[in-house]
Amino acid sequence: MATIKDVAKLAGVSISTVSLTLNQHPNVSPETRKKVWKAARELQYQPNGIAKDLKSVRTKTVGLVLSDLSGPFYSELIRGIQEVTTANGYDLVAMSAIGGSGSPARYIREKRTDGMIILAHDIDSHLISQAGREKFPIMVLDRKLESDHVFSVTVDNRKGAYEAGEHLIRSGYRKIAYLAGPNDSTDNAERFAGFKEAMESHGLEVTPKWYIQGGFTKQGGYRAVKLLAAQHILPEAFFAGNDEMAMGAMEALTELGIRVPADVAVVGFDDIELAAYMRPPLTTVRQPMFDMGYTAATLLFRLLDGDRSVRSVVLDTELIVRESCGSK
Amino acid sequence: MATIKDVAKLAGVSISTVSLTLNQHPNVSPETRKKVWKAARELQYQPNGIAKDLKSVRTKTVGLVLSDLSGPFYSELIRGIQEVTTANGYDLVAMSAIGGSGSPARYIREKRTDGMIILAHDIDSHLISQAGREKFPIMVLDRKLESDHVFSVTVDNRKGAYEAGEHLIRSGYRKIAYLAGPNDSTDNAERFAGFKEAMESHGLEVTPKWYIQGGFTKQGGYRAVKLLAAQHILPEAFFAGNDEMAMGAMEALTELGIRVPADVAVVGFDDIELAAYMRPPLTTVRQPMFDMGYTAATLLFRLLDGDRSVRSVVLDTELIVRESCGSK
DNA sequence: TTGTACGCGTTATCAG
DNA sequence: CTGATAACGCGTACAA
Repeated sequence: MATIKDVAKLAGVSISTVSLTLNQHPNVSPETRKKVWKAARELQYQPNGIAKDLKSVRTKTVGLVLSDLSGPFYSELIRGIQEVTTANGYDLVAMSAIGGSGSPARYIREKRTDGMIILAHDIDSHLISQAGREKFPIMVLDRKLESDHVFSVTVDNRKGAYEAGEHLIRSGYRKIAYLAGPNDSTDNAERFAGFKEAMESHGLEVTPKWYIQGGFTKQGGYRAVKLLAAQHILPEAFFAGNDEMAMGAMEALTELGIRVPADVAVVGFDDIELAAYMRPPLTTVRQPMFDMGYTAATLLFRLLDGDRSVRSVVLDTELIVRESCGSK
Repeated sequence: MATIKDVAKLAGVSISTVSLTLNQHPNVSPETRKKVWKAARELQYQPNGIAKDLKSVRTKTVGLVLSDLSGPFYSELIRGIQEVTTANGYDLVAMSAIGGSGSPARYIREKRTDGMIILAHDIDSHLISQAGREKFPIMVLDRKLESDHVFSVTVDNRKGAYEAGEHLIRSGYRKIAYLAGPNDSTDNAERFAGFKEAMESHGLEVTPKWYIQGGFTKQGGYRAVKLLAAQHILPEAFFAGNDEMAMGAMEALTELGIRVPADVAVVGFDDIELAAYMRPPLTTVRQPMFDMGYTAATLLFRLLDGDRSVRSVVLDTELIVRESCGSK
């Protein structure tokens, strides 16, 4: 790999002249300019980005940490973020927090980017809080967190879940099971709280036997239903903490010959793209993923600009009634 | 941000002592060791990854360039890659080639990673070829490309398209339109070639009026069908260059009151997750995305190890017959 | 066992 | 207009 030094030598000028030329600085004579370009081309010179970053402190990059890069519903989120980052002339690099979250944690600590957007519950809040600095703002999307340089963009999970729960209740269902996400997930906690609230405000009770762990995965939802079916206790409806579990649940139900929504209703949470294509189409709570991404990125840049008025944001969800809840 | 210097000062030792200690070097007295750790903790010292990379040349990171990070069918691919990278103790960072591909191109040229996996037709082959070096191997997944340090993992598009085309023909369809992807896409070219071959080997002709541009997007497929319908020329079947276009096409067809497959059959290519959930479920050609990712990453690491026996790989597709082609 | 000094590839400052 | 030279933060011979 040719360095700036090689170019300087070949062109017969000094390193600084090369740098000036290549960076479009005006104070370079046309002749030298030509010599330098020629040498650079011959050597196929490409500036070393790492060295550049080391010097300039700014990497012109924002990082995005996802708990699993291959997740289904990040598309819109990423689009929202990207819209803003490219508009600001920044790059976006994404990495996943898979496998003990070792690597992104390192990335965060080592600050290879100018800022971070995090949506990965397996990254420690403590780590995040102390990683945020004046020149390294962080936006979190999966929990509420706020310190000097860390803010959150979240969704009103509680309210969303309340609405969905109430819709189910109003439709006549009373024995409703909750398919839960991981216990360390704030999203899950809030959604459950909202659901519970809806139940209680209608004089209904949420019994522990109907709080079933599904780990936010399709498999988990599938297993949960099979487990219940094996015990011959099935609720009238399932409230899934996310769409993936709802999908798994519906699959299991179908296999068991139980019709949705005729026999059992199902609602989900997230409104992933697939939701509209399930059979029957899934009633769910829509998270404005694009808006979240857009908002998070916008705030991040304001933070980068030293704007002290930035505050955390909570966005609203929207209940999307389709067919799986039997009320349409 | 505290630097190694600050730690040295606070601990009352030299910079190198700090470095030695923190890097687990044995030759440091227990006392000094303690002093250093204490100072480091107090200052919340974190080594600057950028500086480290500059020195050590290895970044322990592989980059993944996608034409659009938010694309639908990358999940499996990423899982396959990640499996291998984490096993090798490497990080994976992904970036998209959106917006003129300026940024990833920069990333590639500037070599901020130890290697690259590219699936983005908007990145110039020429750029890729000359970026690959001894210590910077590149794997491309969306075209055939092979030079000293660049290899490809592709799928037998031609064969896959041939099979799907033949299946359609065997099912009795004769007037078949091809929904095309971008003209600069090798995938598209090969798929079309395979389709054409199937047609011709059955004495059928492919007329230009039935090669319709859909740009590999859902919207494009939708528009293509509407356009044809407006001219009152509809084929008996659509062969879509990818599933997204097939999805758009089916949507348009449905809107027009045309039944799939009763009135018009549709087949796609890729087998994205959604394919099985469309109505009717889409007959398509499955690309082994996980395997592609896994293979690409594996070869990349072999290249990184200096293995000279690495060659490009072509994987097989599989025809997935569902209902949209009317033969089930 | 510890410290000094240099290099990694750039950019920026400041003379000349 | 051009060229030394000093940083950036770290690792590491080599010397002490």
